[in-house]
Amino acid sequence: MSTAKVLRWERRPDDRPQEILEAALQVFARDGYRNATLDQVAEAAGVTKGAIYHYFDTKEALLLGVIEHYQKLAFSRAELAIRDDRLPASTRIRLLIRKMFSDTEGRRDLLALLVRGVTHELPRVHERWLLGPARLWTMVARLIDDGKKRGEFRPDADGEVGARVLVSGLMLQLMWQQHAETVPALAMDADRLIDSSVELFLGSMRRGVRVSTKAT
Amino acid sequence: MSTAKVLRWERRPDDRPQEILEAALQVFARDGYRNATLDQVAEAAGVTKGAIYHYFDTKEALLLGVIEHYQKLAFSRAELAIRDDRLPASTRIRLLIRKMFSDTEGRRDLLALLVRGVTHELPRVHERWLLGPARLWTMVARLIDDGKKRGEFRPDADGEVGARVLVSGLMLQLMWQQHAETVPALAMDADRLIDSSVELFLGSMRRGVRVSTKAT
Amino acid sequence: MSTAKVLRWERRPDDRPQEILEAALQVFARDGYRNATLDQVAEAAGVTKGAIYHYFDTKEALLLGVIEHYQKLAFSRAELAIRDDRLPASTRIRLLIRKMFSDTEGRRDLLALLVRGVTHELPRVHERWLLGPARLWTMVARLIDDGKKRGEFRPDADGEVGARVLVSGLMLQLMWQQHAETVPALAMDADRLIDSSVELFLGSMRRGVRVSTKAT
Amino acid sequence: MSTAKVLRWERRPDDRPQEILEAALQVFARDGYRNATLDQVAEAAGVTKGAIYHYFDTKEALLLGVIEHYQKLAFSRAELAIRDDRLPASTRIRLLIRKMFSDTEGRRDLLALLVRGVTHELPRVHERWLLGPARLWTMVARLIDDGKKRGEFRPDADGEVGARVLVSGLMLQLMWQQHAETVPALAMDADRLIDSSVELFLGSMRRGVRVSTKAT
DNA sequence: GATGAATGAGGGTTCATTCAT
DNA sequence: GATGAATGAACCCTCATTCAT
Repeated sequence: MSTAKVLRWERRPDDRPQEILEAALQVFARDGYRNATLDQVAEAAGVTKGAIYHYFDTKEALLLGVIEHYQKLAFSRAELAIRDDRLPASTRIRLLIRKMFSDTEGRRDLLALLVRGVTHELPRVHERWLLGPARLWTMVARLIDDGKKRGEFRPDADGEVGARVLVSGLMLQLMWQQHAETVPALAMDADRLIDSSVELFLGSMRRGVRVSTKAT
Repeated sequence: MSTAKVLRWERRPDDRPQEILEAALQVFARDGYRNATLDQVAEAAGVTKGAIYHYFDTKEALLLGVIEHYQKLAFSRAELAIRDDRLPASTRIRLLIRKMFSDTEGRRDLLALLVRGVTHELPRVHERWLLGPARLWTMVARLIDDGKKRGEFRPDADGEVGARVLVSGLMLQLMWQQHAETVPALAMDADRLIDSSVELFLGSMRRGVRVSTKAT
Repeated sequence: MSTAKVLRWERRPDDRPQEILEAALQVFARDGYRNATLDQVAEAAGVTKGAIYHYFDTKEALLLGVIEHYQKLAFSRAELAIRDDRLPASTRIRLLIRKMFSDTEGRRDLLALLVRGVTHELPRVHERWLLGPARLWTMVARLIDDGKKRGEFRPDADGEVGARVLVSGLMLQLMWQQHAETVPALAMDADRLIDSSVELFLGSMRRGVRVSTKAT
Repeated sequence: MSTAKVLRWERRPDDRPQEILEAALQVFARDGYRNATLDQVAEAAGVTKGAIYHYFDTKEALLLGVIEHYQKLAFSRAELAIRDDRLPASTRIRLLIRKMFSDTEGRRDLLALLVRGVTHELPRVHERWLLGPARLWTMVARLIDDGKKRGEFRPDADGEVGARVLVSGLMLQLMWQQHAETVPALAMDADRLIDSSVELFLGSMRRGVRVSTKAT
């Protein structure tokens, strides 16, 4: 104080929003949006609560910022992973799913944001978030269509539904692995979960499979 | 009932806990556990807040009561649906899944309780709830094993993983249908969702399907 | 119900108020008036909460009942203890103090009722209770006057003040012995406390003691 | 202060904890800990309820803060009052007792904190508070020992018990003077109470007094 | 007389948001 | 830009009291 300047280590203010988003992601994912307090986020970001309000109008806006930032990142990587359209559709699907669920970064970005507890409190934000999963299964569904054109898959396979259930099921299963220690019935090796489900899915799309339609 | 009178002060007190559980289910499902207030539950049940405390020690105990009551109901119906073990495994799986997801009662009991927002706040309760879904996919996995013994399914099919992804995926997809109006990308006919995913699942288990194991 | 009469063991209703008073004394002394709930009192008395309201209009009235009942009892015994006015005043004081503080019954009746927490909440009741201690030190003061007339005590001794401090000091010290285990600094043998303080008090009243009046 | 302005929003924030402690002391002493609400304390301190939680984690912590703050103050003054050890022990005892009970400040600090109603609810806090009175009578007992060594007091006098009863008795009597108006039997001039009891106490310690030990 | 389910007001605690510095 | 003290609304839980049976 009296000794004039106590320099803080130079940190470009430009980094602040990024740092806050990163901190918010961690805290929201760990404690849930509703339970996380802005004080926790502030502490994790190394700033004070008030500082957050320079960059985000409300707690809700912060969450929205986190969602948009990390979904954008995740889908950049996703598009990159399936860029090569000379590969068989099944290969591209494997690459895509693994990029999103196997890869640590990808999984965090997408899963951590399954911000539970937001559904009812901030329906708009939740719906904005849902565009992420929807976009992912749409990508998968398009690859299926592509594979049908190439003769890789049965023309009558319901890729739309398959893609949805595959993506949703994997998300939930992987999220629940957090509780594997306390609920042993839940435990399942993550790689087996991902690989087996993709192969089962691809198998069900492939030619040579008869799928009965007779209701029971 | 038989006396036709349903004036509030004539309701049999024996019904109270039931009525409160029913009201709590509605309110928790609509607003989420965290956002729902006991006043809302009380109002929905036609009693005052204090009355709830005659039957449940805390808000958490009330949630636990709801979960145990409705999971018990749901699984009674489920066991009944697959009672006849002379039927082919595939048929029993269809019956089971439809009972749990197609049937209004079953779906409500299981899905409404995907009590979001509880994960971080009441991990114990959440883990208790998870036993429900786990039990369901375990039932499916056992039917797969059964089908393998009868020669209905490929011996090498990963029924364990398939059952998990099927059940989880359907839960999440059906839950998200609540947002179908505001997020059109989400919309999907519930019956198609259920029927198609079950058939794809059964198709992937059935003999004659080759599932590649080659990693990409 | 339908099976006609389920006899309760015959307990004359006349005993009820007594039993409730006894239970209330125990519970109020143990938990404090404010913290004690009527449910606790009811349980201790072996009746239901509603039953209490047959005999006492309010919780406050119950406390008042307890106070009046037990102070009456205590003073009956006290009067009896000092009935013989041929004894020296000092002897009668010893008898009185020991009756009230040494005797288990007496101590309970008086001390247990130092119902803390009532001061501010029910000033009227508290003031009613205060008549007990006041009556006790007035009895002591009268015995001092008696002793003065007989030449046992110095005529200029301030028996009024001495009696007050003796009675109040003993009450508080004995009450605090409840905390002797957790606060060792408080511990003091109850008999020594009573006997020593009475003797010191009598010593200070007795002839031959010069008490300086010079202020410092 | 120096700037003469005392507008609320200009008070130095540093004063807040002090102001809150002061307000809490007043309110707790007036209404009792249990009955006092944080809103009352907040209003008395000129802040809102939430502000209290910046400085004290719980209502209990606030009470503890009040106790520790004011007991520290009171004993600073007490130590000062008996600093001069060349004075006779009797004189130092007079000074000590008057400092603690006669002096408005001293009395408030010690007496106001006889926080009734806390005994059962917060035993730990109550026991912490009891260290205050215990420390006071220990100081008196040490002065007695000192006086015995100097030949001022009888070697066989039970100073330990005498000090306890003097301190406890004065506390209770002075506290009860609050009710002197409504319960005339209680009324007693405070100075006479203090002075007379100290002199009686000193008289009972002094040489030349025979204290009988014969039980009756 | 007795029961115990139901009431409803009240208080401690949390935390997003504001704003003087 | 940044701070953090202060605000104030909201909610869970308690419990004396009532009253239909």
